Amino acid sequence: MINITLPDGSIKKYSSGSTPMDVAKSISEGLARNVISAKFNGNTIETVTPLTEDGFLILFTWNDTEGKKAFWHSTSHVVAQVLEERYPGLKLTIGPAIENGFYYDVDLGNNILSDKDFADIENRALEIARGKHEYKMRSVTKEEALQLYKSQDNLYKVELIENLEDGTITFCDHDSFTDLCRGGHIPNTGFIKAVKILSVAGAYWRGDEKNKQLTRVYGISFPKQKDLTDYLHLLEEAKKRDHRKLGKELELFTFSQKVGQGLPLWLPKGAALRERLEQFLKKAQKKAGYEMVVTPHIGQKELYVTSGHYAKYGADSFQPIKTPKEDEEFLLKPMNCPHHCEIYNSKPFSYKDLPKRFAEFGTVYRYEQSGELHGLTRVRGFTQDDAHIFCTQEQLDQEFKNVIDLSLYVLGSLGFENFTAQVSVRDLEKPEKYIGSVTNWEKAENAIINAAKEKGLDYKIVAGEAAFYGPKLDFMVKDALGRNWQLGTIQVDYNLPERFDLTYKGSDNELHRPVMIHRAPFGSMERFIALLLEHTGGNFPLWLTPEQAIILPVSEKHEKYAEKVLNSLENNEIRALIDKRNETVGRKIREAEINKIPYMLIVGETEEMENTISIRKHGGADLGALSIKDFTDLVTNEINSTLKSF
RNA sequence: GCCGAUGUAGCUCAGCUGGCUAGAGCAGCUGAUUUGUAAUCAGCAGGUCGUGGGUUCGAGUCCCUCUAUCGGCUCCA
Repeated sequence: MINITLPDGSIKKYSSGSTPMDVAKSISEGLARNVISAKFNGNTIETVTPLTEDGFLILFTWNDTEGKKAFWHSTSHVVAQVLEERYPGLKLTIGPAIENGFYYDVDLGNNILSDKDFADIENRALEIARGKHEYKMRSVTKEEALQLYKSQDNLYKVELIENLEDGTITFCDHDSFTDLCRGGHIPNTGFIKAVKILSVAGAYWRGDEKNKQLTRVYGISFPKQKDLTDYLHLLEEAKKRDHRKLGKELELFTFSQKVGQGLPLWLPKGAALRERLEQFLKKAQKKAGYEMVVTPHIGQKELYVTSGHYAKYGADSFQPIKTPKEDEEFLLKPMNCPHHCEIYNSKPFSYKDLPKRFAEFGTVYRYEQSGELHGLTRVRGFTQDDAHIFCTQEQLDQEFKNVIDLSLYVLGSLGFENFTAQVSVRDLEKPEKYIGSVTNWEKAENAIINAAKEKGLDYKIVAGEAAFYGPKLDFMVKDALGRNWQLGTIQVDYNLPERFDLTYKGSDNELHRPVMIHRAPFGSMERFIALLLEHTGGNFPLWLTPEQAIILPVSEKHEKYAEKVLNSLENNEIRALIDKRNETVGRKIREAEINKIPYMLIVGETEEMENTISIRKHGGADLGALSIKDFTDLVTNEINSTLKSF
């Protein structure tokens, strides 16, 4: 007999060799019907894996993340089977579950797979699924495994197997399909009732650009057809929050093929909104002891050779600007730090002067690969809400924590709640990607981790995500489709002070090296506004939104009164306009709704007589008639409740 | 940069296997209407079908180049 501990803490006895399915059956028939995966002592296993020792067992259904992973991974096997049928000679590589669905990477040889083939693949996959084929794991020796894939000339699998220990290699079979696989499947293919192939993409083998590009097939599957319908509906809804669509509809920004790709053009409403965001941060920064500086958009090439950026990015950047003078070259600035270092160098500082905090809304230009450009989130010209803090080693911790506070204030004020904090550190296996001494890197990484800990951030450490000159603390936010974007960033840098020979006079009358913090709470104005659009669906907080109210006169007769209302609102710094068009009230309301204007103020006969305005809130709520004073109070209160001061 | 897809009026989209002067709705303009909580009515105007080349008697439709966009990969100072 073995003792099995369940998640509720209960311990039950089973005969050795019992399976998770047996355990499920002993609990309830319903659970047995729904259990699709299990974890035993921390290892993902099958529902039919015999248990031969005491341990901790968790049973998973579709409603668990782990259950979904098993479900989707199992579907990837079925899809791979279809691909193998349709493209004889194809080479299988890997097919994992991902956050929403699964993919399978295959080498199709000279064949091409496109979205026209999806329906056929889906249909055949479902046909196979209906066969209720069991997923059966079996152990093989390394020799056997290698032999199989060598005979198929599949060097990808051979490479995978060569990195595995003999004795740990397993295959998974279902129907006529066999794949190298470590496990984690649902009991049989019959659970899969809906399959959707979502897209096809190129993906480099092992994620390395130097390797061959494979064909990646993305898909998702569900235990009910309705779940798929719902999921597709969800995707449709997400598209409505796409910042590219909203930016166009709300007339915030645009792009022009003539101006160039990745170079946003800010329209009047967008520019004004951006300006309000900048003012918001400037105000907080002033309180936090920052000083504004202004630097040019270009700098001599030598500046970036000094900073080390030229060596790292020079070849892949906008190329140097020539001048009539021979041998003179300027670079469009890809970042503000070198300029700020030279500002620091413009006069000597004593330890009593530090920290110095130089801030600038600096527009920078980076030649991003064409395939990388994405709306406002990845562009070639953008404005960083940049600042560089020059401080002593002793001040570093406190300064860093202050920046965390500022970043949290910014995210909080704009309603970002579901962000994650990521500590981006070196990839220890690729030291060639980084500059600077190991000691400084360790100091910097520890400083960041300590600050994150002390500030109680829920952070995760990700290796290989550091900048080449130093580690960072990044605030990540998801867009409408669940893609992660970096917004705010705080970076510790020991390298630029070194390279620019920055110094301060210490109390010991000796010269010392300051530490530098790079930070941008928004990240960039472009990306921040993009994510804000997707999060709010274009319904910005009242203090930020382009028009706060629109006055809708019922007829021409009431325009005079409307003007009077507008005047009062403007005197109270409320952004409003009058819709004087010769249209019905219904039409005016409809368009104000579409334009996402928070308050609609209807003025007609009654209002004019009683000196009131009838308020309709965006979305339909009727707030009834209010005096102008009551309305301005309402607006002021709403703004004050969302916009706390730093 | 790489893989796959897409590009028709300001916007959203029709245009089957190539065949008469390329269509619709919304927006715009003109006129009528003076309107009470999500579209008043009528008329008018608007397109080198992303660009350049090719195939063909004939190309929005087929082929190629370039370009931009979308979904991924790689990259992200």
